[in-house]
Amino acid sequence: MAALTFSITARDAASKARTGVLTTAHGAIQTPAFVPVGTKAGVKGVLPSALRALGAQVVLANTYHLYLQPGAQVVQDAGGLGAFMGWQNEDTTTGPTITDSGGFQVFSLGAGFDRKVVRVTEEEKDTSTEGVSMYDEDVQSQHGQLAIIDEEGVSFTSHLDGTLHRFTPERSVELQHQLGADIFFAFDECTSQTEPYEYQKEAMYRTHRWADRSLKAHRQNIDASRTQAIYGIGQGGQFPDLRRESTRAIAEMGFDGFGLGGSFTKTNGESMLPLALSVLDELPETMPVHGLGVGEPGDLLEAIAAGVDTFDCVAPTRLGRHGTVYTRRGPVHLKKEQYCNDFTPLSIYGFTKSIYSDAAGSASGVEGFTLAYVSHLLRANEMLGQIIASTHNLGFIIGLVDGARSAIEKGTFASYREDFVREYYRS
RNA sequence: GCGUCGGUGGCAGAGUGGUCAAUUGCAGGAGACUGUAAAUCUCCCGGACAUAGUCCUACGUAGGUUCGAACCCUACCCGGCGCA
Repeated sequence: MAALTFSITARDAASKARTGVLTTAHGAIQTPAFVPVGTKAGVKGVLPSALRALGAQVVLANTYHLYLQPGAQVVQDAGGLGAFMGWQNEDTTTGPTITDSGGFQVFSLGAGFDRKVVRVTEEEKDTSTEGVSMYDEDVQSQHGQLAIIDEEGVSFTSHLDGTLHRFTPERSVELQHQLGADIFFAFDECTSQTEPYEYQKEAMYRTHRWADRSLKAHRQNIDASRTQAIYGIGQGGQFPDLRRESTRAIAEMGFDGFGLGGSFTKTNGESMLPLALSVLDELPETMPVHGLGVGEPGDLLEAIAAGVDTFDCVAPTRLGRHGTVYTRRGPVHLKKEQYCNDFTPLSIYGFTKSIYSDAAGSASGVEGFTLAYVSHLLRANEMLGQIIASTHNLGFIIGLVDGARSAIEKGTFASYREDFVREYYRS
């Protein structure tokens, strides 16, 4: 039996949205599904039991972080990522997990800014030429780290202790085998949307070569291939021809699924998500698609309409920790003065009904708190405030995606999306 | 009562003749956050015009010295500590 099967169970008439079942070695995932991010094998501020209660079916962790701490061996010795973090299905068997390859860190560790970094002395600065970037002083003072990319892989210094490390596609796959997630990603280079065409092209081809090497490394491990599935990641940045070429190239390699790569954060108000979605017709229809880092509510619905099946994003927990909660009427920053005395229940703010079910709300323990109370906790720096906000946000996003799934099944996806977007982005 | 140290913006606490409307932290206000180096980051935070800039009032109170004082001198008020 294949490590992963995907069967489409319903299709939307007016869009490419579909529902399906992803069957992994640790259980089934009803799609579309939102995947909470627990980078270091822990979703920040939210217990697995609460995630489960909110309807989460699978969680995602990161290879780079777990490799540095506590080490992939520890996770393997624990019985794999799901067992290590106590992530369980309803029947208490270990649940499905995903790992990211560490490719995003190539971008976030500073490579996106300092691709061609060289250290230069004061005198050399004057004679340096274009194409050789200065070491970015802001990045240096903030992080003191850098990553350098070459054809074989990426060298980087640990953000924990400054030690030098190296990832190659083969190494990333090996580590992900040790981590043991049901689905993992090929090692890629995530680029910034601001990169020029030539660089995007160069990085894209390198990512394709790395994808090929990742896939080969995986197939060479027979045991792992039987239980773990690998997704290839398409890149191409903000350029239509590259994006299309990348999607096609990855599609032809024979991966178990496709990861929509890149950084979809808005740059100058522009997101390249629509473009990335527009070329998904290059994929076999039955190939499951994962939206990496797609989590903005409108983006989720847009991606679902384009046929994307799973998503992960740090936004719900990060925003929650930072004091912002999702509501049907848009995000609300609870630390604002105006919420100090607002005793509306958080879960139904501005509405008579929560986006997540009463059962999910009460089982996760997040229902019933007022804006004023959570606002106070956040202001007082009580961790419970962050816990409640993070849990609520995850419930909101999972509920939004679950709602889309039901709507697709019922044939009401178009109005579901329209209604939500109208309210959420009303201003 | 005597001695001594100290009184600075909401709080804590720098500054000790001009470069001070006054470093910094906290608190407060606003904003950001999309495969988590993020319980983080950015901006504002005496007043008035409300950006820049300009002006005004400010470093316990009242005087004084000086071209110029949060900073030096005198008195007073208040607080900590020590001795009675």
